[in-house]
Amino acid sequence: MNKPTGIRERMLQVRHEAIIDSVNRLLAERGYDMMTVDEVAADVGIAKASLYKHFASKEALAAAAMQRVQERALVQMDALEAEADASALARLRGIVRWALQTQNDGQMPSLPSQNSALRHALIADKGYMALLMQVSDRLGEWIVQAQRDGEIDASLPPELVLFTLFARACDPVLPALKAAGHPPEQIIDWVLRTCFSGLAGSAGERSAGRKKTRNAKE
Amino acid sequence: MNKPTGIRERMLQVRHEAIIDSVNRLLAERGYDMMTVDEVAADVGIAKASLYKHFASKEALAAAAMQRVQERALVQMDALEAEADASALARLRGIVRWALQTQNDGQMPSLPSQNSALRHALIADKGYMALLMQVSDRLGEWIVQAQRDGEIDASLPPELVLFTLFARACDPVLPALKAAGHPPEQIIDWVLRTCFSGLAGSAGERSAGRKKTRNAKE
DNA sequence: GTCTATATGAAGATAGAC
DNA sequence: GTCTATCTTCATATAGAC
Repeated sequence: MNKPTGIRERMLQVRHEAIIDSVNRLLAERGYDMMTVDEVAADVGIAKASLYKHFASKEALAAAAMQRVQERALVQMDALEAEADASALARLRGIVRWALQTQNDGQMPSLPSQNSALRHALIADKGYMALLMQVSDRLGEWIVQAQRDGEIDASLPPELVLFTLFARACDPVLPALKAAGHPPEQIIDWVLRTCFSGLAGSAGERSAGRKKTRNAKE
Repeated sequence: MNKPTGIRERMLQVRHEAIIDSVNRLLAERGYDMMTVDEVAADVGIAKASLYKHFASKEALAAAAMQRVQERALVQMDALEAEADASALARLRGIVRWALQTQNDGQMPSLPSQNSALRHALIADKGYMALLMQVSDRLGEWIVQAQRDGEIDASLPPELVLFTLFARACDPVLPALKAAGHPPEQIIDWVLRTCFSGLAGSAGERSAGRKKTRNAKE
């Protein structure tokens, strides 16, 4: 992927990275629809026309940033797998924690929902989809392993678990509680806890799947 | 709020409702940014200029729809409180279930995140904010009660629980799993279950808050 | 209050010189 | 590849007749 080339192309690569940095941050900060190409150009410090020499469209710009997020997730997953004693559940918690910390740093663009204009562009992007599949497959393996170990509820379809983790990666609860004045590390712990253990207390947790909960208080 | 007036003003009210219906559906379907006033006009079946006689701006249009969602939530909460044997937890589950069903029917506009242009308009809207407070306060009471009953983890700040429930009301997991072919009712049950009981299985649930989970497997 | 037609502005994208 | 200046499209909003 990186051919060790001359100094000229090296500088181009650096600028490329600088552009993606800006896009990534603006994407997290403003969202795809609100972000304008003028903003990106201003943030990078070059003219808009120059930007279009590097990327063909606003969509391509965003796709490149989203792609790099996936790449970084993969790097993070490598690191988590390198930890010898980590259970599958611990790895899943680890990657969600990383995502939340990234979001807290203002560098996690929220995944495009059904409506966003970005979505269609992304599913048409081969490179992005390939990376997304890679991330999904590896997470899927962790999930199935965690279910075999009894660490994740085995009656839940892995698909549900996967999408739930994706959703937690850009959880709106984090910015909401930040605005309310809570310290980020504390919030991240809370979100992780509710993600894996739920909101229920001691009385409610074993009866949550049933209609009648009157006998919950022992 | 409704003065029982003549037939002429009655027809206006009906049209008003028809407009909000369209806006509400389009808001759920396309999101605020993607929704255009032209679409709304076409959907209602009147000219765009006529629309602007009813509502001063696109923002006002959306605010009215969001306001009605809150009103309907309050009605739903009345119904849930009317059920004599419902515990606080059952009520919370009930309102989230209602929200998910509403989303499934394509009538739940996703709450505006940090970035959306709609957000600033809404926090400036007295009527919307008053309703939001009313909903939040009543949910807050349910949450505190559920915590007293041991049905919701009492060590979690009620604020966190509240925001978590708001987030679940427009959970992206529902449309994602629908696209994957699962039946909506099944998905809603899963989402409710993971919301209150978490993803963890028997081995993981008691150790989720701790660093070391090696002794989780009995 | 409803319409057709138009004003206004913002944002994605490009032309063409250097 | 970078720039300034411009084109084009489209969406919000309004004029003005009926």
